[in-house]
Amino acid sequence: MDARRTTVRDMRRANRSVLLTRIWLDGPLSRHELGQSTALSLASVSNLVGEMITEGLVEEAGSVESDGGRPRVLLRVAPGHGYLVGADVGETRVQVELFDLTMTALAKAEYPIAAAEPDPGQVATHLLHGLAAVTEQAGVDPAAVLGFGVAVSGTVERAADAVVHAQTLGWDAVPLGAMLRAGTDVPVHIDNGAKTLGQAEMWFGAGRGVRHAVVVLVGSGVGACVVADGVGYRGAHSSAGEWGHTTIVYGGRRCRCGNLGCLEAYVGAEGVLDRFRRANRGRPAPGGDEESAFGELLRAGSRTAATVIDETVGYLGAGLANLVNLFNPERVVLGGWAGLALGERHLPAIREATARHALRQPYAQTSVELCRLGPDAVAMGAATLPMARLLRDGGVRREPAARPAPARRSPGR
Amino acid sequence: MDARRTTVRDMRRANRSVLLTRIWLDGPLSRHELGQSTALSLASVSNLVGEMITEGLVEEAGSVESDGGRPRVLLRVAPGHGYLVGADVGETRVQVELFDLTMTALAKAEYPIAAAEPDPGQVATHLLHGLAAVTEQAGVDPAAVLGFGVAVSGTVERAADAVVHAQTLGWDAVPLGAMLRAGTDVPVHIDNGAKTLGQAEMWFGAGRGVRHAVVVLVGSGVGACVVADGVGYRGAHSSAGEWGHTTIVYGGRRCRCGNLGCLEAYVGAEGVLDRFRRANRGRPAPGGDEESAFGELLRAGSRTAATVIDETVGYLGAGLANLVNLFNPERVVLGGWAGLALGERHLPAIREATARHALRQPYAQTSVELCRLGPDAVAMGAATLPMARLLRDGGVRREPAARPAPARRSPGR
DNA sequence: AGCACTTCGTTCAGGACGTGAAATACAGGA
DNA sequence: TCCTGTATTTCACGTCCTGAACGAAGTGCT
Repeated sequence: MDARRTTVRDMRRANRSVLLTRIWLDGPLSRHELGQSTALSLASVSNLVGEMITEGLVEEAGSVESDGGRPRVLLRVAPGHGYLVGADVGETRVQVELFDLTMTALAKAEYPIAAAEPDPGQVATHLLHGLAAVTEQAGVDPAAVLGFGVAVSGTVERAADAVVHAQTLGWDAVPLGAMLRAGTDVPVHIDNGAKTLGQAEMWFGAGRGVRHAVVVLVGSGVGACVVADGVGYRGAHSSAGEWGHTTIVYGGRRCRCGNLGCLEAYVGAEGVLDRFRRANRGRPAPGGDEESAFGELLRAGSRTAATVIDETVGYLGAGLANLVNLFNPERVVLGGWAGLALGERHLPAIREATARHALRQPYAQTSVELCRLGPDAVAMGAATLPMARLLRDGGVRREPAARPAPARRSPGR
Repeated sequence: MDARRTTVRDMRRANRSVLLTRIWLDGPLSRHELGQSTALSLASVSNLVGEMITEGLVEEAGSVESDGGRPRVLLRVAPGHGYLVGADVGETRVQVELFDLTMTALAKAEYPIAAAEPDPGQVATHLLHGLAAVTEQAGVDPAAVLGFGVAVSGTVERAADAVVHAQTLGWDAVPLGAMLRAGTDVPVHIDNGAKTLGQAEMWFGAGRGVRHAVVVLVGSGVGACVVADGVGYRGAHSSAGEWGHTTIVYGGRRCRCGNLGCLEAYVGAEGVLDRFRRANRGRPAPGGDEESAFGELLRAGSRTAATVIDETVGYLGAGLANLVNLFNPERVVLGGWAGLALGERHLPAIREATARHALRQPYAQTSVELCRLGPDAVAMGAATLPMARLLRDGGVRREPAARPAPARRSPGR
C-alpha cells in the first residue's frame, strides 16, 4: 500500500537481506540449504553469496561431507567484518558495550549518573566517550563500527530524528539523535529500552522462532514491547505499548501518572510495596531499596504478604489477558526485575490468572514464559538496532549521499 | 524478514500495485502525476499503464489542459472491468451486495435467518444463492466477478482456509471457506465483520488518509478493528482486537463471557441497559427491543438515566484510552449502533473522558471521531476484501495452477 | 495558414538481475 | 585411472526499469 516504486536494486537488496538474515540467524549453512529455504535459484545464491564474500561480510566456515559427493561448504557471517555498539541509558548509569557480529561482547564501559534528572548534554557526552572507549578497549577500528544503538527509557519519535520524551529522566523533546550525530560519524539508532530488550528477547531469548509476541517488563514501572510479524509495533508516533497506564480498576488506586486504576499502580514494584504497607499498617515493612524490599516481600511468610502477592498475581493475570485478547500473540514473555522475581515463584499462578481473564481461544493459542535474558541485556538489545538494519539492507552500505555522476559514454557510437 | 525471494516479476507486480492503488484511491490522475508520486520513471508509468489499459483494467477518462502544451490524459480504474460481491452474515439475516470497481452498489439480496444458531450449511446456501442472485439481477457475467467477500461475526482463521469460530452463532470451527469454495469458482474471502467494517471506514469513512487507526464498534457487543500502517492487525491467529473482553473493572460486573469486569459489561448496550434497570429498581424501564430501549434511555431526562449515561461515557473513555496507550493510533473511530447513538449526543464528553484516562502525549497525537458509514456498510466492507487483493496484486490475475510449459526454443542458435 | 514553443507520451538501446541448463569442481570407490 | 554422486559456477536468456531521443498534441503569435 506504500506508494513507492520497486526497482531492480530493491530486488537485489531484498534477496541479499533474505540470505544474510538466514545465515545470521540459523548458523552456518551451505549454499544448497540457502537455496532450499529461500526459494532462490542456486545460481543466484552463489552469485549473491559470492558478492558478500568478496565484501568480507560472509565467510566460508569449513565444509561438511555429503554422502559421497563434493562436500558442501558452510557459510557464516564474518564476525569481525564489523562491530556493533549498544548503550543503555538507565536512571543511575550509562552503560556502553561493544559486540562483534555474532553478538559476542568484547568491551564494556560504564558511567554513573548522579542527578535524578540528568542533563541531556552530559548523557550525550557519556555516550560518545563510551563509544570511543569501547572501540579503543577492544582494539577495533572506529570505522568498522557499523552502528551505535542507544536505549533510553522514554518514548522515541523515530520520524523526528529520534527526539526523546522521558518522563522518568525529566526529558521533554530532547533531540538526542541530533546531539549524538554531531559527535560521531557512526550511524546512530535510538529506541525505547523496553523495545530493545524485547527485540533481544525475540532473537536470543524466550521469543526465538516466534513471529507474534508481547514482551512485558515489570519493574518499578511497567511497560510492554509488542512484536507483530517479527517487527516491533510502534504505532503512529512510536509510543505504542504503554501497557502500564492502561486502566484495569476503573476508579481505583491513584497512579504516579495521575490517573486512577492504572495497571502500574497494582503490579509495578512501587505499587505492590505500597499496597503491602497499607495492608500491613502498624507492623514493620521491608526496608532498603525497592528491589531488595520487593524480594523480601516475596520471601515473607506472613498472611498479609501472601494476600498482597496473590492479588498482584491476579491483577497481572488480568493485564496479561488484556494483551492476549487485544494482540492475539503466540507468546507472552514476562520480564523486568520484578516480573522475573514474581514469575520465578508464581508462574503457574500467573498463567492461571491469565487464563481466567482471557478469552478461551486466544489464550489457548499462546503461552506465557519468562524472559531468558537478564535486565543487563538492554545494551545488547540496543546493539540489535544496527544489526537489524544491517540485516534489513542485506549489508548494503548506505550510499554516502549524492553518488558521483556516472561516467557518461559519448552519445552515438 | 520474511524468508522469501524477490524476482523481477514481483517487482513488476509491486509497481503495478502501486500505480493501480494510487489511481483507484485518488481518482483520475494523469501519467505525469503518477510518475511524480510513485517515483517511477514516466517510461515505466506509460509501459505499466498501457498494459493495464490493454487488459481493460484501467481506462482513459478525458483530458485536462496543461498550460499551452499537449493536454494530459486522465486515467481511472474501469468500473466495469470486474465486479465485487460482499456479504454480511448477521444474526438475523444474510445480506449480499454486488459492487462495481468504484464500489457503487448495483444489486442486493437478503435472506432472513430464523434460528438463533443457524445451520452453517444453510448459511452457505444463502450465500451462494445470493451470489448468483445479485450477478443475475445486475446482468453481470459471473466470470467478471473478481471475488466474493464474506463478513461474519466471529473470528476467522486465515491460515486454516477461513475456519470460522463464532460464539454468537454457535459455530465452532466451521470450515465456511471450504464450503463456499465447493459451490463457486469465484475467489472467496472471509473475515470478521468488525474488521471489514473497519476497512471500509478506513477507505471511505472517518479513517481516510490515516495509516494507524482503531475502529471501535459498540453495539450489543463490543469489538475493535486495529489498523496498523494501513493494514488490519490480525495477530497470530486472526483474533486480535477483542477489546470488549478486556478487564476494565477488576472484579466488577459479570460479563456474558463469564469473566468479571469486562468492558463489554459496562459499555455494551446490553450491559448499559442492565445497569440502568438495576439503578432504576422498581420504576418502569424502557421496553421494546434493545436498540429502541437504548435510544429511549439516551433521550430520557431522568437523573438515573443521566447518571448511567455519564458512567458509560466514563467507562468508554477509559477503554478508548487503553487503546490509545497501547496502539498509539492517529485516529480513533467510534461506531456500531450504540456507539454512534451515544457519540452523536456525547462525543465531547467521550473525548474528555478519554483524555482523562490516556497518557497526555499519545492522546495529543490522536483524534476521536465518529464512524461515517452506517452499520449497513458491513457488506461493502466485505467487498473490500477482494478489492484489497486486486490492488495488492496490481490486478494480475492469479495463475490458474500449473502454467503450461513454455514453448522451448531449439537449443543452439 | 504557418511556425515556434510547450508539454505529453512512447520508443529504444542499455544495464541490472534471477533462472535453467550445461559445465566444472570435488570426493569416495571400482 | 575412471566412474558416480553432489555441490557450485558459468553462460545465454528473458524480464524489467531507465534516461534520452523522438513523435504527438495543443497554444499563441505572425
